[in-house]
Order: sequence, then structure tokens, then C-alpha cells
Amino acid sequence: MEISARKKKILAAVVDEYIRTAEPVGSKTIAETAGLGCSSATIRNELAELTALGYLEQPHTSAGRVPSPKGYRFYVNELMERQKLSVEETEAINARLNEKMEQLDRLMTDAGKLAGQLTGYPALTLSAPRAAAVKRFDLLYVDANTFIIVALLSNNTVKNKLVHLPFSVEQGQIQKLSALFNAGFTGLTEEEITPVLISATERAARDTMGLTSIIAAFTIETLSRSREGAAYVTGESSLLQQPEFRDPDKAHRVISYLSDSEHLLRLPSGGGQGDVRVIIGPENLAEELRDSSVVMASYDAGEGQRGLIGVVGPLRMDYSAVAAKLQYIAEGLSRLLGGGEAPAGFGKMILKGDVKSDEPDE
Amino acid sequence: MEISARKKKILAAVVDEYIRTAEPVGSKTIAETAGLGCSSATIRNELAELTALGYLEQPHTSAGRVPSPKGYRFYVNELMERQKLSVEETEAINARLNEKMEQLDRLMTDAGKLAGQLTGYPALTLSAPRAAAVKRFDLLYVDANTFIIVALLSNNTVKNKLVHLPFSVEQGQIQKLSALFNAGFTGLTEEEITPVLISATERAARDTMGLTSIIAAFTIETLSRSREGAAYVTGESSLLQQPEFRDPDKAHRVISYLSDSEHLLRLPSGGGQGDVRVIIGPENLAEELRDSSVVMASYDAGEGQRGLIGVVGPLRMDYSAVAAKLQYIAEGLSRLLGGGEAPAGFGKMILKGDVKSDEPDE
DNA sequence: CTTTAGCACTCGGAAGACGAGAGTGCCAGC
DNA sequence: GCTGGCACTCTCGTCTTCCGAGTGCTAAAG
Repeated sequence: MEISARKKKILAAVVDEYIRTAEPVGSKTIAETAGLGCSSATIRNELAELTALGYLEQPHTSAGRVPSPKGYRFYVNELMERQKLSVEETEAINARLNEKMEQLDRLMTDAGKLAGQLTGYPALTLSAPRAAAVKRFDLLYVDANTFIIVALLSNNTVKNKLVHLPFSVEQGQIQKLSALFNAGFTGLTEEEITPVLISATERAARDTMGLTSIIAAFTIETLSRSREGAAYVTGESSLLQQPEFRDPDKAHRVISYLSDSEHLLRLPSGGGQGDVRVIIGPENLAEELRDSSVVMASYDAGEGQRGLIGVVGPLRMDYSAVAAKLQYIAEGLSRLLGGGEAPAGFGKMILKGDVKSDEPDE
Repeated sequence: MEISARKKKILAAVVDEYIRTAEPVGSKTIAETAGLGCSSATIRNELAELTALGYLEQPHTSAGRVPSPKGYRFYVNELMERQKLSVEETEAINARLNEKMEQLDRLMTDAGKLAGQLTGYPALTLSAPRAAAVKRFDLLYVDANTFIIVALLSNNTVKNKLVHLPFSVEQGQIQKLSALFNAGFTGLTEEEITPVLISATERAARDTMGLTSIIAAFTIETLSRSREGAAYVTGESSLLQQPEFRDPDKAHRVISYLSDSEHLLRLPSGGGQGDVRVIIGPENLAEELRDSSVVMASYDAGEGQRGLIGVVGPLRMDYSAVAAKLQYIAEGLSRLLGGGEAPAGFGKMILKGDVKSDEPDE
């Protein structure tokens, strides 16, 4: 059934007002603020119908109306006006992003913090899982008991490991192994590195000291790690400032759920497509998030990878403001990280590098 | 003034009972449980004196007694019996630590999670800040537009960075720079890398493309990062389950304070010396932690570095159990990481390596 | 001098009573 | 179909009352 234009206006007014005040909104308020030329009694009739249709809910008989998840969904899909950021806001975001360019390696987590601060909600950042292969090996001989493994992955991150040996090796042996690994292991994904291959390499290297298996183990672990994706949350505690999370138990449930990166990585699967995804309450696959909403924006992380940046908050989230901010941040990140044309100076160049070889754990 | 043996027993009983129940404890309870052969009236007299001396507090005139910070301090220093872990507990910890050996790089944060789970409080891990120098440079030529910087630091961690260039370089140029940096920059700390040195190197390398400054900037940033130390917190939300943090605002203050690693790094300065440090409420330098307690154990992280692992909780913390658990975990970490004799097999060797080159951000 | 029993007193917290206020549903009239 | 009016409902804050735990004090006993 189609909803009349007036009903839409009223629904939008209820959602806007409720987002602002966190209080159930009554007919009188709407009659005064929404600027429709009709009285509160008329609004009441409309409200009753919207309630019957499932877009609104009543906490109790004589309270105002509160949007239902269905109401929020309708609001997000059709009513919400795409909020424009003010010039000050965009400038502030740009300034922060540019400032962060100085600290390249922390860009992702810092972008999360930025999102959290701007929106006032806990922020999460996800990097899409992706099967990687090793593009190139280097073994650096340090001294007779020490060498470094450096691996350049197909997603252009660099991983390394310092290995101390309880016995001595010669530089030549290290170089030989380096060549053999470059010849035999590059371009392979985790599954393709078989025990057969490893033992063949071991024989070819005349390696009787287990070096081959150390390097292979490092490779396998590195590849499996890169395939898991990475996820972090910042600002969890800001959830406590939301009226709907004043109940410590409720807040604890959500926060501890978010603290497990396993959970986070499964989160996006619940979302729709598009540049900004909104997951409203019960739409969440996870039981623990059934009365929270998640808004995520996707950005181009370069090298064909995409990342997600988002926030978690109560159903009563300021969807339009949050979506606008996240989208702007995501665009900024895409610009900084993505595969477009290089900006002037070293910015782009440096940003594609990475001081760290690996992502932080959560 | 010296406190009588009976007063000590009574004080210990109050603290133990209050830790257990989180309720003010009355004279009757103590008379029944503490097993001193005297009546509640006698206890009352003693309690009144202990209160006058500042070891106990009364929430209001006709409530039981609650330990004051001074009382906790006395308890921790003199009364608390060093709790022994049960065999099951030590075995569980050992199992977890050994299991974690498989995932070497996450050992520190995982140890924090272990501590958090065992104690039920938010856990923090700190690695002591320490000025590092670069022990060795390697520049790996990947292709005409790309090279990798690998730096082995004096604390035996490896850092790296992938650099994309908007112009071409030759392999020889990269090799020359590598040699120059090894000659000129190894052994220097952050302060010793001066603009003069950098421009001298730039001239020596006949570098007109700014490569030198890129490498120098990476070096300086890496060293400054390693000097900052690292800090992470896990399980913040478990604080919400403590009765004294049911107030979301109070919990929020503490958690958001803990979320800033700057703050965490300054934390230990408030503590005493010894293998397990206890900082009780107002003893904390930080205003935000004035009604929280911090217990930290120190461990040998190898290479002359020490790390800290600890938990944050309410004043009413189960100090003896927490201290015992933390100490046991710290001992386990020292065993795994520290400079003792190598255990059988590859365990030690691998553990001293590091899949990641850098510490996670918080 | 210390310990004990007894007792009046105090105070916080739970439970109930009550009024105010906000908001609804419905109806009759325009 | 809209509007004003009105009775009704339900929550919330406040106030009162009541109960009990625990105290401090005193006087007697050891």
C-alpha cells in the first residue's frame, strides 16, 4: 500500500524529532513543528494509522510515538534527506585527514577515531579479507645466528620476521634459500603451499637444519593472516553516553560483542550494497546487535582492495548526519589510498607505503 | 602506633568480606565468620577504633564498615596472604600460554586477554619505552618504481616500509643508498639524526629525487615510535559488570581514559617497585582513576626489555587473587620471552622472532 | 580493665499513595 | 475530512511510611 504524502511528512517529523530528543513524540509537537496546516487531532488520526501499519510504536498507551525498525528503514530509504556537510565540517575533516597523512601507518585506525569523534558513536574499521600470495621473498643475512625474512605480498603489504637460530648458518645458504623460495613459492596462495612442495624445496636446498620449514611456516601464517581481514573498534565507551545504553548490562553485551574481531568481520554480510550501508536493529544477523544500528561506508583502499568504515549506535541514530560524515571520510580515504591519479607532491606516494608491515590486533 | 593482632584480624576480615560481597560489613558478620572468640559488641568497639584510625569508613551512621584506601593499602602490604594458585589454575594458564606460542606475534595482547579473562577486569599490557637505534638497513629493489626499506632495530624488532615512487630509479642507486645509510645511520638514536647528516648523505648519494629524505623520515619516525612504548587495553567492557561501575558516567570516564594510550604509558610511574605493583585509588596520579585500583606485574621481555601486564578494577579488587594470577602470567611470559636458557625445540627461537615488525595500535 | 548483653537510636532503602502532566482515542459538529 | 473538546490512561516524580540492619552507649559481669 502506498503512503500518502502527509503521512510521509508526519513520519519524517516523528523520526527527526525522536532522533533529536530521544523522547516519544506526541501529536501536538508535530502539529507545531512540522508546519502542516492541520491540528493535532488530525495528526493523531494519522499517527494511529502509521502505528497500525507498523511504522511507529507506542511505549505505552498514553505516550507519544517512537519509530519502529520498519519506520527507520522507511525513513532511511525514502524520507531522509541526504544531509550536506557544512563547509566548516568538510574543512575540518580534510584537515584531519591531511594531518594524518603524516602518520601513515595509523591511517585506518585514525580514520576510525575521526569517525567516532565526529559522530559520537563507537567506530569500526574493517579491511576486506582477501586471499593474498607472496610476490617476492628476501632473506637478509644478519649474522651467523640471525636472519630476516621479508615477504612482499600481492596486496602490496610487506611482512617480515626476525629469526634467531640456535645454530650457525652461512650467508650462502641463506641466499640459496631465498632464490629457491622466490622460484618456487611466489604467486601461490595458502592452499597451494603443500607439504610436498616444502619438502621438495628442503631437498633442493640441501637444508638439514629446518630452515625451510621455518620460512614456509612463516609464509603460511602470513598468508592466512592476510586472508582473515582485520577489524578494530575505537571509542566503545561513547556508547555509554547514549540514553538507550544507560543500562550497563545492555551496553556490556554490545561492547563485548564488538570487542571480538571475529564478530566484526562477519558484520558487513548483513548489509545491503551501495556506498553507504545502513543496518537497522533486527536486520542485524547478530543477536547482540538487535537493538543497535550500524552504518558503514566503503572506500577504495588501493590495489583493488576495499575497506569499510562505520559506526555502531542506537536505533535512534542520526542516520543522515552519520551517513554524510562517513561517506565524506570514505571519499577522503579513497582519494588518499585509492588507485586514482597521484596528487601533487609525495602525498600519494608515501601513503601507499606502510611503516608497519602488518595490521594491529584489536 | 602499632595495631593489635586482633585489630589486624578484624581488618582483614572486613576487607575479605567486602571484596566478596561488595556490601558494607557489620560487626555481627565478623563475629560469626572470623572465628575470634568474642562477641559482636567487642568487634564493634574495635571497628570504631579502626574507623577512627582511618582504616575503615562508614557510608552512613548505621551501615556496616567499608575499607578506606588506607585500609586497602594496609591489607595489601601486611595482611593479604599471598594466594597460591591451584594446580588447575596454573595448568590452565600454562596451557593457554603454550597454545599462544603458536601465534607468536600476538603473544602480548593475548596475554592481556588471558589476564582479563582470568580476573574479570579490563587488562592492560605495556611495553617499556626505550630509545632504539637502527642496527642495520636494507633497501630491496622491487621494480623501477618500487622499493622496500627494511630496518633492524637495536631492540631486535624489524620495521619495514614499501615505497612507491612517481618516477623511476635504478637498482644501483638503491644499493648505493643502502650502503650509505648503513655506513652513516646505524647506531644513531633519533636525536642524532640531524638535518646536516641527512643532507650530507643526500649529496654523497647524488640523490636529486628526495629518496634520502624519504628513508630518513621513515627512520626517524620508526625510532620515535619505538621510544614511545606501546600500550593496549582489552576487555574494557567487563568493568561494567562491577557494581561500583554501574553508573555509566563513571564507567565512561574510566574507560575513555584507558582508551588513550598516552595515558596508559604514564600509568606505571605512579606505582611502587617490585614484581607486582598495586596502585590503590587515590594513589593514582590520574584524577580519572582515583576510585579505581591498578595491579601490574612486570616481566622480562628479552633483550633487556621489561613489559608490564596488569588489570584495572574497583578499589574492592580481589588483590591477592589478581596479584597471584598476574604474577604467574608474568613469570610465564618471562620464561617464554626472556633471556634465560633456550627450551628444547624451536619454541624459544621462534618466539624471539616477530611476525610483525611493529606493535599494534590500540 | 576487658568483655558482654541489652537497648534506644539513626539512617537508608523499599513500598505504597498521590497528584500532575502528557498524550491518547473517540465523538460530535463544522 | 478536519477540528475542538473531553474523558481516560499511564508514567513519573514526590512524599510518606515502615522496616531492619547496624550502631553507640551503658551497666553489669568476668
